[in-house]
Amino acid sequence: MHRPRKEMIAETRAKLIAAARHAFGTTGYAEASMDDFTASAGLTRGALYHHFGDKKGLLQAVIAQIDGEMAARINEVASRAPTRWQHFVDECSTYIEMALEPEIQRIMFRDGPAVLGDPAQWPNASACIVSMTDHLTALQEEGVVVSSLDPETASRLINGASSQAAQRIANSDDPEATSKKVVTAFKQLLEGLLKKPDPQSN
Amino acid sequence: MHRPRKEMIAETRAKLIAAARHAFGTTGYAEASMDDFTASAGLTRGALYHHFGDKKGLLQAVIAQIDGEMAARINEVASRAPTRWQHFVDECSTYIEMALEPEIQRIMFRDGPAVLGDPAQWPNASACIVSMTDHLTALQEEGVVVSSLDPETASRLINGASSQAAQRIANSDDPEATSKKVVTAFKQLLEGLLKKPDPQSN
DNA sequence: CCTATTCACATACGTAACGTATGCCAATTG
DNA sequence: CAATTGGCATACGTTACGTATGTGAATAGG
Repeated sequence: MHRPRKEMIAETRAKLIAAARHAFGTTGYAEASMDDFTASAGLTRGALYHHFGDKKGLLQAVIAQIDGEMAARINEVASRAPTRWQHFVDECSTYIEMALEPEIQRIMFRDGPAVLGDPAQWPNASACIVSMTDHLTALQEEGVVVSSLDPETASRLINGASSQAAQRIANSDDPEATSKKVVTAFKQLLEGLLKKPDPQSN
Repeated sequence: MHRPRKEMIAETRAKLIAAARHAFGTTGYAEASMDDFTASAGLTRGALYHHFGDKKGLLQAVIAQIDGEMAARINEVASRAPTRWQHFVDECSTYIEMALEPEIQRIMFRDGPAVLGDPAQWPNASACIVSMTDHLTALQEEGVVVSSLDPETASRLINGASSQAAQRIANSDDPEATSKKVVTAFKQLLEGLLKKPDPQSN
């Protein structure tokens, strides 16, 4: 056992992040007591302040973790898709699906922005946006998407719409029916990005 | 003086709402101390709890007020516009412009949703959405907009995109340039809603 | 192998803010 | 003019955050 030290530290960090993630995702950031969820991890706030500085710092760490997972899932879906445009649409759909999960919705789309400000300004997060932006750029070069728009800007707008879409489905009485309506409307909006002459996909 | 009573009460409420609105809009909801901003209105938390029940209740009142103002501004712009489609686009632009104001952005798009949940579920707010939805419905009947989508759903999605658009502009180093890019991308998305001349797609 | 130092984490404390319970005074009602 | 309502302030208890300090184990150095 030459490394029990580093391992213990990593484990402590992981436990804190996991406990906080659960608390933030269910109870919500503001209502989550640091005493409570550190205790649920078998620790105290001392460890928390040592590793993350303050409550916000811990939230940042949680967000970074979730963002990494989201990016991984997006990229996995990305790998299989016939056309690049389809690929792009799939990415958006996956994004909406992920946003349906209460934990992601709460932390990434509600409490996160409220506590840390505009997600576009987050240092570590939004790997998904990067991916979407890249694909939009490629689609422009291929002449599939109109060239007049800024890829990252478009990605962010679509992102905002996705988040709304997810919330609408998640809060619906009839998620099935709502999902259909939302996805239809969403894809319709995406059509606006296509160059007119030849809308051949989807 | 048969009404000094009612007037005083209304004035107290108005003062509390105004003070809270300022505090929430600048300091932010979570960081705004009730003791502080009630004192700045020459009152105490006693009045606040009497009229609004709790901090959330006050936030709701503030939101209702802002929402009313936003709806009024939207409707005013609405009154002058050559075509209904242009009217609709103007509405969206106005929405983005309003979202540029820090107070509106902070209260309506960040703290509001974080504290009170999905804006779509707010009882009193979102008069703007109603307006946009109505116009979309009319546009569908006129055959300008594709008939396959649900108007309110579309309005919400556009709303989400608008909020992103505004944040992007507001946080930009170069608001002028960013604004151009964002509005271009935004209008491009809206194009997706239009019925296309050629009958092949959709 | 022994000592010194680092550092991960816990404990203890001060402070600020929220919500409730209570009290008071002015205005309305009869 | 007496009684009562209710608008608002005051006082209090509770909770949660952040800091300052302490401790013990693991590493580093000789």
